[in-house]
Amino acid sequence: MAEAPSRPESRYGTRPTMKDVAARAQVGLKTVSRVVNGEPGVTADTVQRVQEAIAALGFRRNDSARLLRKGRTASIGLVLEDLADPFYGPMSRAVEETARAHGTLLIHGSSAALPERERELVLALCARRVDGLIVVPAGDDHRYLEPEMAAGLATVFVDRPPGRIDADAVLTANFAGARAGVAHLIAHGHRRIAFVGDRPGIHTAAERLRGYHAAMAEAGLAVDASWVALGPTGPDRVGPAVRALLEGPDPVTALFTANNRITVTAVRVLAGRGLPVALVGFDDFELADVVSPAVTVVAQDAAELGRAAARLLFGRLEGTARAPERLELPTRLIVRGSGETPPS
Amino acid sequence: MAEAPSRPESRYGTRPTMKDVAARAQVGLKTVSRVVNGEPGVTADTVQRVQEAIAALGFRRNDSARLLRKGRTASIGLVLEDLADPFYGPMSRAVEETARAHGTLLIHGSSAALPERERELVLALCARRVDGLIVVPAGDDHRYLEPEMAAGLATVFVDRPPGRIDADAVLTANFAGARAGVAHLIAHGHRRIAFVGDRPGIHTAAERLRGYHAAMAEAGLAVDASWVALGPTGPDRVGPAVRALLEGPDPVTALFTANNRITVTAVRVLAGRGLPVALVGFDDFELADVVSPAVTVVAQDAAELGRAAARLLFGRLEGTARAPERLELPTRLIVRGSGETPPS
DNA sequence: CTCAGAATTGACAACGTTGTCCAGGGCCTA
DNA sequence: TAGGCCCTGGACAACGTTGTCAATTCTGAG
Repeated sequence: MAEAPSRPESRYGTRPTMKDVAARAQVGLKTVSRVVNGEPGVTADTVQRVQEAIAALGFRRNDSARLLRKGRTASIGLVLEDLADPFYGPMSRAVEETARAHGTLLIHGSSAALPERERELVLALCARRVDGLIVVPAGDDHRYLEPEMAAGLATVFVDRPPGRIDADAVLTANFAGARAGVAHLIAHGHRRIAFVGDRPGIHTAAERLRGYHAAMAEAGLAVDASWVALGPTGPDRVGPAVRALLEGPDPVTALFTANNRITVTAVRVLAGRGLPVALVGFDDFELADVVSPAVTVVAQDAAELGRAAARLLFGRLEGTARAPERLELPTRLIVRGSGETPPS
Repeated sequence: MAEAPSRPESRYGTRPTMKDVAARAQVGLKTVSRVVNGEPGVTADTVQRVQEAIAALGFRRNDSARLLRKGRTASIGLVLEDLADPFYGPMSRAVEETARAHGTLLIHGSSAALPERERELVLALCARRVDGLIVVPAGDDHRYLEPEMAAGLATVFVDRPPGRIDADAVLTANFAGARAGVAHLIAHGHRRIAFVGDRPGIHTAAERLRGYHAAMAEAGLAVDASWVALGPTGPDRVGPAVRALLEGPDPVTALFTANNRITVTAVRVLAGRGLPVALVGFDDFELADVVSPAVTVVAQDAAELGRAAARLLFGRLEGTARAPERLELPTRLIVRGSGETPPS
């Protein structure tokens, strides 16, 4: 009876291993390892023999095995809501850039804003033993990460704070930014200002709404409940909501739209109407300067959000333990025209 | 002398292993493995003991080790130019979605359009033994992948064909799309039509240019060399180039812009001028319908590009060997106004 | 020519998991 | 009660690499 070696069916045919190289070069396994890693203590002659064998066999070191032995994976995980959202592009890019500088690969996952999927993805990444994790939270309870972090997993939350655990976080000054944006509208004479925002369960949405209320209160303006429209950010909801705000018996004269998707839908609706309505949006977006009127926005720096998070993460990976840190990045009001339209 | 075990400094503290769980549950190592993987042949009693130990220690299976043993990594690599480019967002998203459906993680890398970096990234992914690879090529010589593919690495190229090797590819009908776009301008009475494009070394750019020439030739129109402006797609180059086309003694009456970045810059330039100039752009972009006039575009479906590539990749991973395939996805002319402006 | 010391090399275990296979115990049947 | 079978559980090797350490060879000085 022939013996049946326990080689499981492999994805990648049969790739040569160091053992194969060693056999071919008539050399010990460890010597091959030394050559591959450029370690000293191998004669030029041996190096050449090994390198010839490597070339002949088309050997490439298996980093998965290597990193298992080394006890780290040289990879970090990034979990966000949706890669297709233009807000996350520059953020991912910045994280990736920093990772690259640290010789680290980036594993990517989109939660589609579903807490369950966020959890699933994060735990899958933990199982892979990523060295660190950057998360844009979808859920509001991250206690499931406690054992992982206790075991040494570095984690940084971005854009929204972690829920029910203490951890590093990099946030935008949502409250202050929204307040400034609304105050800008007030300064240009508006009194009846609507707030079109995301579901209030989302931290950023709640903070921006708080900023709106603060600005109104500071100006001594009462807020009519009908001026605040919260809900999903798809055009299906936002389009009708904006139209309703403008078509009532006593319409608002200005809109504060609380994120880029909402702003873009509002711009579409406004473009289809004659009357000029003032508009300030949270988040900058491409072509904000080209539509007419150009859109005044409270801009946040998505790339800097990613860079800061990555910096924090690698700091934690390289340094010693320290207390969780919370960074808040300022926003920038970009005046372009739509926010300076006087009330009609 | 105390013995010094060869435990390398680990990234993640000391996480419990199956061995630890086995010790605590007073059970063999393999039994723990069976419980963790839900394999049959373990009494309910033993299962419970093991599960208690798992919970008590906060054990989580190390998938890196698992996959090393299994001979696959359940991950695929995606290398593209720049995650921050809005064109790649939907594409990545589609790839990720498909990967998710196959229980596979996505490792991401941006080449920044540098062939050297593409190679570096791709080879790093090969060293990790990703099961498959989706590449938007930056370079034009991919022979370095030959040994990898011979060893069984599934590879699919997207958006641009591979260079000097034979492999799966999913492309857009660049030639046909550009020809249709330019023909559209010709049908609306234009004779002096400029082409503003990317560096001609890039396959998509060359194909679109070829489409432009074909449409002009089919209409019996001669092309003045000064109408063709090729180069980097940054605003620094494109802005002046567009202005030059419109300000000569004998200016063009229409522009065909060969990708989204160029189109957006052109829109900016045109927005700053009185004269209406016809414009058709390759690639759709957000707010193309809102700027004025709304921009007529030759749209390609980035998400479908990603989906098709992922489908091809997983087909290859699951199926038997087959000859490399080349898919070409059609474009769609979206008429919005800017392309129907008559010549002035 | 001999021997110390340095340089080179390789055998072996370990990283954390899974596949193979065998041992032991319980149960049923004859 | 003996024999056979099934069920459960565990020992061991293997995945492909690196760390440790001992064995071997080489060098040069005395």
